[in-house]
Amino acid sequence: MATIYEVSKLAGVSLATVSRVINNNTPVREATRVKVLEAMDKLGYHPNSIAQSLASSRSNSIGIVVSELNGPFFGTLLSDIEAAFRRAGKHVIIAAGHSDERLEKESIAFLKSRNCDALILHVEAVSDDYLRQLKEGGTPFVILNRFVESMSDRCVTLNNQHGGYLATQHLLRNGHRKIGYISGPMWKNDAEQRYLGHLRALAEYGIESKSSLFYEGDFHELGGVKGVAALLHADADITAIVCANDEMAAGAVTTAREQGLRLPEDLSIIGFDNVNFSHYMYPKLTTIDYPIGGMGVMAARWVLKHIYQQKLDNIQTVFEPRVIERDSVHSI
Amino acid sequence: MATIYEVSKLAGVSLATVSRVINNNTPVREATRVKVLEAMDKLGYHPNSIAQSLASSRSNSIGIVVSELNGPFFGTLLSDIEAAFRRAGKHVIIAAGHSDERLEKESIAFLKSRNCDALILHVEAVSDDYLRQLKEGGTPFVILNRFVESMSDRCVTLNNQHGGYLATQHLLRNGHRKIGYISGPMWKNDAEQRYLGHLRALAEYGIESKSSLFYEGDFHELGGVKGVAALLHADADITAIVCANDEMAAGAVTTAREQGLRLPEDLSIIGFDNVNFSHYMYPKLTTIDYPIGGMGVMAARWVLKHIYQQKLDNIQTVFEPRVIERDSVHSI
DNA sequence: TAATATTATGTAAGCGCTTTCATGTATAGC
DNA sequence: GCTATACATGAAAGCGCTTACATAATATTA
Repeated sequence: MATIYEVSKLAGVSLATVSRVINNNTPVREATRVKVLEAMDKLGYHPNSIAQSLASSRSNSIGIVVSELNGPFFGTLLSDIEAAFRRAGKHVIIAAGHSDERLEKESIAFLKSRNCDALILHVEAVSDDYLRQLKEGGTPFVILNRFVESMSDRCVTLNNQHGGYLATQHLLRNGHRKIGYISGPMWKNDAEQRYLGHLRALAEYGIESKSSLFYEGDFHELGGVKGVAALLHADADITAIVCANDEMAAGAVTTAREQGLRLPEDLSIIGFDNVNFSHYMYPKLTTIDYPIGGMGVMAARWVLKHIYQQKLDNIQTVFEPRVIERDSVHSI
Repeated sequence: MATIYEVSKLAGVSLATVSRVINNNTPVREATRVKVLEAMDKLGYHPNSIAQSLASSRSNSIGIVVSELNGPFFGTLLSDIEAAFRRAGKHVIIAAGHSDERLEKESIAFLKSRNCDALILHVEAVSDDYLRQLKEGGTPFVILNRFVESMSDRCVTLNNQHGGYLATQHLLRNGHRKIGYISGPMWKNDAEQRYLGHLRALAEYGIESKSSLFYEGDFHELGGVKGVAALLHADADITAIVCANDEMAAGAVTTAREQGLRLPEDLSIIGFDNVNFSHYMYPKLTTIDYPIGGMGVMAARWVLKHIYQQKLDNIQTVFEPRVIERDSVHSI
């Protein structure tokens, strides 16, 4: 691998001049630039990014922590973030936190030790205090899908409560009054917010919530499976169920059918997230759209703007969900 | 951030000794080691991985090129690869090739410029010749899901042909004789192999293949949608269809149902890949299991063994598919 | 044309480590 | 007690760049 030194010798200029044409940050006479470019070309020279990083104390890498790498939700997120940074010549290093406090902290430590210029965090288990402390730590970061007091400018969030509200409202508008709710783990902020939205919609229609209509799931298929069983067992008159995410909705749909119910005639189901498989389901799932890709891109833009000094406007931090009507909600 | 120099001063030893206890590769007297460890602890010292890389010309990063970052198939792959390397203290840099020759080459160049110690490539569009040339280029790599003559030891592949064979055999054994085939793009090696397996199974049963029973799709949902329409239009007597991947099977299922067919009574469908949403479908999809996660881990092990000198045995390069029986195939 | 202001280029000191080679020190052998 | 051997440590030269700062070349002004 040719080094900058060989290029400078071949071009008959100094190291510094070559560095200048590489970085294009200091004026260089056109004739000189051409000489250097030709020399680089002739030697097949590519700058060593490690050496650049060491000298400039900037790694051009951004660390991302997500709960899982697989799964449709994070796939979309990562894909869009990667594309955004790639265009800017940066690269992402990805780590999985598995919604576990220790693993999330480990991931963050790992990425910091990799000298990431910034982090994008989708973390669920670490405390707000930990994040506030992290803020003092030198490596800047953005938070996805979580609002932390005192750092609102770096939180890119979905209005989860409004999403929960919309889901239940949609059912209500379709005539349902006996509505079951399968929640995510209530210690997760988004699960709580969605449920709050549900309650608000109920209240608007003057319906009181009953504990027999609530089931706390796990945001995974199994939660939906168990949730439907529990809900139906507790109250056979339920005509609709809102699932706090699509994965649980998938489990719910399967189980409801196995119990002999026709969908959506006997039971309407609405999901949340609008992941890519939700329209492979039968009936195609009516759900709440979570613009996760767009939010990832926005987090990337925040980094590009604040860390890499790109002049970007319109950093949006709060996103709004909306109903995606498909076939799993029946009007009565 | 404390440097190795400050640690050495505090511990009263030289730089070199600190480096030795960090890397644990040269004997250091126990008393000295303890002193150093204590100093590191007191200063909250973490080695600067960039500087380590520059000095050792080893970045401890592995580049991965996949077609897409989203999608269930690559999600599983990436997740398992990341976990395997993370355990070894390495990190992965991920790039998307989008099954496009230019983008695949760009991705590889990008990762090489990032000084990756090795690459794991799931590339479809670049030629075998390009890969053979790449082999001379200095950065070692493993190839996933593709067999290239003259570098078989670094190819981790699925026996795709046998998979195609198994799919069709399963249908045949269930009494089907009029079987449609929705293929992936035939320029892709795996698509071709799967189809060859299909033909072989047919031949074994003395059934000749007809072009009206073949449709070349795109490995995406739309391919399945169009494929079913085309196949049913050309020959209404078809009782079963094999789809060369699950995504197309999802499209096929939806479309077949929209055309008024009962599944699986009127039409059996078998997929390929066993992606995570295949059992969310209705009927739950019978398919061929592609152990993509295990193959990714094996690729990682190859790298760990050959590049990082870990002593690992049992590097398996060819994986075997198997039938996953669910509900989408009907016996006649 | 000389004096001054601009702009382009070169010099050299790091960035924080690894690693070779040389040196020092403890242990064994006689 | 003296030499030979093994083992532990230190000194210093890079790894391939960036970036103050110094200097040389060119343009501007009177």
